[in-house]
Amino acid sequence: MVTRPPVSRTLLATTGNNREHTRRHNLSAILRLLSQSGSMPRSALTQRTGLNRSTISDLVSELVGLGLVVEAESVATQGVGRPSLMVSPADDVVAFSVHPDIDAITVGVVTFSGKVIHKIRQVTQAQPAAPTAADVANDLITKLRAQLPAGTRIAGVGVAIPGQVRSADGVVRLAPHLNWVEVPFARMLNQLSGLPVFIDNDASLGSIAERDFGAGRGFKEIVYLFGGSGGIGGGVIHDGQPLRGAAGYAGELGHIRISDSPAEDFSGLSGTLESLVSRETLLAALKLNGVDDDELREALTKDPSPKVRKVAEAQIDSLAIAIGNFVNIFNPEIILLAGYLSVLYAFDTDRLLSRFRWSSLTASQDRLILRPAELGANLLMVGAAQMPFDRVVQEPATMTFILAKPTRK
Amino acid sequence: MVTRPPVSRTLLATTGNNREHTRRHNLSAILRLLSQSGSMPRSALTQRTGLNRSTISDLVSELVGLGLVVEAESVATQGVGRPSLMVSPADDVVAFSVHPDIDAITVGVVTFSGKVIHKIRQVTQAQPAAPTAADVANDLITKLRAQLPAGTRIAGVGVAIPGQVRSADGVVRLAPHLNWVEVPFARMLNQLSGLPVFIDNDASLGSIAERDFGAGRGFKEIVYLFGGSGGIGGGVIHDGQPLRGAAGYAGELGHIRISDSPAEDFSGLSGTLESLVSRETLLAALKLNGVDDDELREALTKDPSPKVRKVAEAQIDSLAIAIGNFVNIFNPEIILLAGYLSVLYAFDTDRLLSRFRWSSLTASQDRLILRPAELGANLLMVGAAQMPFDRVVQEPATMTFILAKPTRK
DNA sequence: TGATTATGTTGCCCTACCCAACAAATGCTG
DNA sequence: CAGCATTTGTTGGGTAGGGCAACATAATCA
Repeated sequence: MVTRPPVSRTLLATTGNNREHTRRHNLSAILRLLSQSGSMPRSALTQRTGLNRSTISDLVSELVGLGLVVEAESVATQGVGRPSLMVSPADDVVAFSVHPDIDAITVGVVTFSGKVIHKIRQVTQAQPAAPTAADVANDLITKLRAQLPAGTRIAGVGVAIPGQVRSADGVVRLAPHLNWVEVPFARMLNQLSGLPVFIDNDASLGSIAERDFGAGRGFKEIVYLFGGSGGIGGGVIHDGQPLRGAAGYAGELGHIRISDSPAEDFSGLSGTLESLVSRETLLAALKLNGVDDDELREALTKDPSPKVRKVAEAQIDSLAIAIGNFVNIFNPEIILLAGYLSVLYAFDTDRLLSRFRWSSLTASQDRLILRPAELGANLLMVGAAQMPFDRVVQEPATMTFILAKPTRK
Repeated sequence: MVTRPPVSRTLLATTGNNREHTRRHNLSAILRLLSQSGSMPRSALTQRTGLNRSTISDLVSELVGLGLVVEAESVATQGVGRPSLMVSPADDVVAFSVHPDIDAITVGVVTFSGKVIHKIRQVTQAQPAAPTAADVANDLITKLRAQLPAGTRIAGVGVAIPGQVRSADGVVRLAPHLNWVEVPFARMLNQLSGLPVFIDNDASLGSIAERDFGAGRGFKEIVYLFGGSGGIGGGVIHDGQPLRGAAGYAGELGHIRISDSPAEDFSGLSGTLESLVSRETLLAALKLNGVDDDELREALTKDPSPKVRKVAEAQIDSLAIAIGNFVNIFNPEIILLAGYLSVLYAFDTDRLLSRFRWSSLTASQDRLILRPAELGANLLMVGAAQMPFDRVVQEPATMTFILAKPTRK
């Protein structure tokens, strides 16, 4: 089964609700709260959902019956009154995350509560062909699957792609970094693994991970910008939900044109944010190679020759213009800069802030927060796993899992 | 009472649903269908909502009891079987629309079914101060109110502002065109009229009107661009809902920076879409003054001297870049060009299309529709009225109306 | 140790939707 | 034109699921 990322949670406003909708909605609400918070006492569920104590009791016991959550007595008591029962997501429900990059494929195992419990990174030849990548990914999944305890249930596989993904069928339309064009990667990996495969753009998944587990917690209007060696990607959260657009390509924030400059980006567009703010250019100015973002940050603060400083400042100025545009367009509560962009942010925060203030409307800057993203290496693992888990959350009663190991009779 | 535009219809996904939610949701679903389609047979309601015949019967009779809809026997029969009863929105529920412009204030009366039944345009001095504008608007409302038949119920007043409006309290943060800064217009007009007042940006309301009654019908991902004498405004519909952002300022699409050009727009930002695509500039090149868009379109096609053509083409090229950016950002199904921008579109559609294709990612262009908006003079009247009507739709059972004329005892 | 407080549990109620059977109103066909 | 098929409105009963109130339980506090 090849499955697309879950559609918008909001039922069409013109569709009717019935009792079953209500029940499913309430079960989902509880699971959503739990998967984001790790675990909560029942009393908190009562407060957050606004439902009656007895209703929560009923709903939770249904979820316990489904094996999706576990109840335990509270350890730490927090006040007078009978202590509330602690409800936690089941830790034997997991998803695999896959991230194909330019010269390596990473596969991880993520629990329903958002913890990465295993991770393997397998180096490949540069720009592996899609079938090769699918093979490698499947091998890694098989290997990790063998290590899981019997009884572990698998929700599915989530794949983060550095490129554009059509959400309807999981086809990678274009991933310039990987040199993939029109690759039905979800179907390929599904046929190999036999697991449901979900797939989406890496930056979109990053924004979701930051919303649920990182610097975006509690915000409903988020603009997320990620700079990597493959360019600049973006993810937008609006009203708490990812902005997908008609076919899933929304959020290509790196490809917006902000200048008349003829410099071109990976996709052949000129004057774009991605063409003006480039990790490679800065590395070249620094005469560095193969460093990670931490090393780059250090190199930059240690030895900012006038020439290097000029390059970095020009990039900061371009970034500021783009951020100004996004503020005018989205009026977000918070803007998160990840990867290479957080290096630029740290290098001269004041310059970035002041330049940005010149290029957006003042009203939209009210209470705007601009800060680096929080999640590091496991960002994409967590983000990609949210796709299969989202299906669990949305249809807890009818969801079927695949066992990590076949049951014996 | 001063009221903000309705918040997102999607209940927080972590809030519980109960019976009352379900009922309200279903009543809303029916009203929403009716207010968009004018009227529908009961059988269509059954199909569209997915609810049972008997449930629809029950819901409709509750709405009839509330005086929000009317049932009548179908006139035209459309096939075998017992003819279905026609359900229509009540025509004695109305809202006032107010549109303050640079030298005139327009007030209209709009029925729940979306028809503009009265409209007055009162010329004022240029850039009237806000209290003056509120006075004039209130006078016009009083005049129109006197003409309404007794028993007419008023849902409220919707105001369309050419500027940024804070949705939390209806304060106009900045309307450069009117020279208003930090004006609590909703409160002012509420105190004068005694009616609930809703207020929002004009282009956002335009996008909503086009979605419900114009070229955007049936689409869920819409980018709307409006060019007027006061610059360029934008409205974005995502997943069927307007993009508001943190405080309501989202969608300032005219102020995005796409060029290094030093030309400035009304808000003092340089190189923005609005600074490069300007009705005034083209009028100056044509040596025209005080013409409307139709006359401008005609003048342009009739006599395109090389000089004029060059100006228009430069503007088209800039517009194409901006559209490319919006396609990359939003991946919309449809882009609607309204006002002056539809003149540019008509002038050289091919140029606009081909230039635009160079400046966005190919995947995002799949099945993209670019076309002029449909609604003309009544656009803002209809759009603004949707704000008070939205409240009716959202809480049909508890909504209270104000009678056009006080009842005698 | 008893009072207070907060939470879990249980049985009952009520509402809103579904369903099935029937009635009504139309078109089609012989 | 009568009878049949088809679709829709109507009615009465069924049911699921959330609310409620009373009671039980387990903690803090005086």
